[in-house]
Amino acid sequence: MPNDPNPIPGWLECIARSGYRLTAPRRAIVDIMASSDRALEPLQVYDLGRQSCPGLGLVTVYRTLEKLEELGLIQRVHQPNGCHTYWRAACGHEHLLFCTACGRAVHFSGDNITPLIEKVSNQTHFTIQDHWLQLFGLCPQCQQNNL
Amino acid sequence: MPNDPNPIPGWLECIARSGYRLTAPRRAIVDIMASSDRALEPLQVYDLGRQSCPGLGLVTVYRTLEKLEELGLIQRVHQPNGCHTYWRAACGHEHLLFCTACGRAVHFSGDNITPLIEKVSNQTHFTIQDHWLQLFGLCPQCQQNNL
DNA sequence: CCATAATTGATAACGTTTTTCAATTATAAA
DNA sequence: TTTATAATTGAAAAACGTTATCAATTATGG
Ligand SMILES: [Mn+2]
Ligand SMILES: [Mn+2]
Ligand SMILES: [Zn+2]
Ligand SMILES: [Zn+2]
Repeated sequence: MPNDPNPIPGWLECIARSGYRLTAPRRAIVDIMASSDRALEPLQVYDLGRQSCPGLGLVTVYRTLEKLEELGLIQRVHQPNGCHTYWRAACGHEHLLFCTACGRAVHFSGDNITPLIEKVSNQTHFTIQDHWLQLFGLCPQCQQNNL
Repeated sequence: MPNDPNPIPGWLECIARSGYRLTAPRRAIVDIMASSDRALEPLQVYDLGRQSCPGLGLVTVYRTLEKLEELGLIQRVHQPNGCHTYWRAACGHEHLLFCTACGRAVHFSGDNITPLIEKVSNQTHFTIQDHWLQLFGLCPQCQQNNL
């Protein structure tokens, strides 16, 4: 399912299979989160969502984002200037690369920090269970705009 | 200055040299932040600070943490369950390893992700300017306690 | 010691997130 | 198709972490 051109049916199925109901607000939020090319804050999801689901409430956005995160479909994104955004979750072992100018995000894979983890574990006597790696930069479009 | 057994004088000098005044609240907060072995939230700094500086206000904690971060003496720490804590800043190019049980933190160095950055940059056409790396695990003490 | 501007703590304001609750609605059973 | 049920909803209020305001205090240099 990596780079699925239309992940929305899969997300809806995941929601239903988990025993949650498929409602208009949830469909609207899934549409937005599954297809956005950048990380979004709850208020942005709310504004976008009201275009297709006019009565949508902000509280429902928070609740739905929480559920999508719990189902592993989206993940919270941490940035130097705040940690209030969400983006679709990685498939397998991938990390995030962000454009600091526009928020556009991509996943990448291929980090090999196992030797480093081994070394740090030996030096510190910590058991290391997880790691975060994030790259920050400028996307091609924003490089153009900053010329 | 790495692993300075007593970094407090250096922090105070840094504050004074930057044109800021040395006050009792600031000394109390510097004492706490320079010697803590774990990341602390503002409210924790406040509670600890009032032990040696009874009149200390929470607002002063926020203002002082902001200043220490601006001076590069402390840094905000991002964790899966919140990004409200601060810890002393790294010396040079270092990253953080956290105990998920007790919050104890250590710096480590020696990551070499330059080849990865090169590869991802070529694949994505992003210009990559910065990176975050954090390791999560269990410190020796917490491994003992969980036996 | 004095003059001055920086700093302080109390208070109020702020924006984000969570809780509460009655009304609505998706779903499965009849 | 209808009905019963519990899940879900949006509005309102509350809670939370953080920031702005302001008069009183205090560190600093002269
Ligand atoms: Mn990795
Ligand atoms: Mn590095
Ligand atoms: Zn961009
Ligand atoms: Zn620990």
